[in-house]
Amino acid sequence: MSAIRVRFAPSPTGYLHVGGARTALFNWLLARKTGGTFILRIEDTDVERSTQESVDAILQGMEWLGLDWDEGPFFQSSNFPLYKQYVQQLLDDGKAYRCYCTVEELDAKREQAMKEGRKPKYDGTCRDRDTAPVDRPFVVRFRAPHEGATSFDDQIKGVISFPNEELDDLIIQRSDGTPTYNFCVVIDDAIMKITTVIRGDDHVNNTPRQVQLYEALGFPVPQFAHVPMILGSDKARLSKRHGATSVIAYRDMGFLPEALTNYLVRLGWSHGDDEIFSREEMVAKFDIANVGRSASVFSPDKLLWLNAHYIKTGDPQRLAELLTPFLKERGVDPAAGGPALASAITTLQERARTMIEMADAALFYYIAPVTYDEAGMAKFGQEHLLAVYSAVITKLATSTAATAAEYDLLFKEICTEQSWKMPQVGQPVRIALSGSTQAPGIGEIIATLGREETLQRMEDARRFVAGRS
RNA sequence: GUCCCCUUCGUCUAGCCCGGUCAGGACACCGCCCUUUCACGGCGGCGACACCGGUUCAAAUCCGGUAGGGGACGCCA
Repeated sequence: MSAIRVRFAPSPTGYLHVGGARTALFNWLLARKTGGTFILRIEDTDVERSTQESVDAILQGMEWLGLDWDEGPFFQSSNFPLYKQYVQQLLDDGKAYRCYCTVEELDAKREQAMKEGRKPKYDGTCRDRDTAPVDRPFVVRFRAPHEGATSFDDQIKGVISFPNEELDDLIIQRSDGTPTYNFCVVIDDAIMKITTVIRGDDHVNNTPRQVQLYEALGFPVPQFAHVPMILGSDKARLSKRHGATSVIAYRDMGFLPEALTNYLVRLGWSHGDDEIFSREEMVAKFDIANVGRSASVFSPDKLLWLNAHYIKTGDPQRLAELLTPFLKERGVDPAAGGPALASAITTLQERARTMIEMADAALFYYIAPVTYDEAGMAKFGQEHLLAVYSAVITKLATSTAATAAEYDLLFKEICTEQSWKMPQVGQPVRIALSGSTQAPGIGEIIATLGREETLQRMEDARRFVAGRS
């Protein structure tokens, strides 16, 4: 184990979204690459908004993506006594003070400052008060320095410096006695000995305050790496308006976890011209130094392409397991009869971009067609169709062919014998067997369906065509 | 408003640190080929250094400014 310790610290106020997932992935990657430790911490200091459902959803998302953690999950809510202790320490040292200003007063001041074009920061009313009113609720504020500047060397963005006069005395403890986020992160990261804080760059502005807190508390300041935002197609912050943002929603839409992680890792990070990364390659090649500084737009198209790639190259047996729930949703239980699912999948891997597409395309293997593509049929005369079906049935019944290639050969023979062109035979048969004009190769279908079922479907189709004069 | 950050094809990006490439790759799109439908695949095309100055023989690359975009400014995280 190296000394590297990183953490992913989501707040349980919703599901795991793709932005959070990417942050988690980068943290995980750094830990795995360096042999360090990846910690999962739930930031639930906002008791009002935190829910158990969200916690479950986040864990589920992490597990689906294969982002396993070494320590945790820890909950900030179980650390409240610890935070109180540090608040007291700051109070004792004179580095924090009680503030009796009310929310209403603060709001009014903020509004006023905004109107006058000033920075809406706390005016310091209670910073130097010597008399403490009794029996009045108070918050605890950090006594921030007014002079100088606070800076840190971000691993992604470089040196970032803030004039201290821009920073006000932030609240570290609410009037109900609970600690606030900016205080808790510092304590937790320090206690957990986090060496590198990788998080979204919407936290850049919080960082100088946190650095001041580390220093006031006498803790070493960790390294920071602020990852740029993920935007929607209109360059606005990614939200539900742009489509799904939940990791689990992508699973339900038929995406493979390796496709999502591959997509996410390339969003903001690159390794030369490489696009496809196995889990191992990602771990080996990941480097924070190669994370870009600018925000990036989420592209469903590229995700789809990657998903298609992983479906194409995936193990049919594993895909079968992943596909089964989608088939069951469609009323098919592949274990209850019909072709072996893995065999069916082999014929569909190049034709499906998602598990949903694959499930839809696989349906005909388990449910014989009840209707036939009319437009497709209409291209051929009734006489021709009957001739084709009869020829195929006869040929098939006496053949010993068993593989897709052998069946394909059979059709070539039929074409030669009857002086038909391949499309004149292939299309009618495809419709007979699948009901549709868009399906795998004839040989593949027959090999998957089996001779018996194929003959059955051919007879059905012949009867159907014969019956409509 | 103030502060912080960002800016290469429509999108993700390589190149930038250590100036000299026809500014490369991928997705999408278009065309051609393959073909038993649909796909897969192969080949080709379209397409970018935000802008203005400066330094230099030479700038996507170094410096300054402008514009645009994003973020933060909470008793949210």
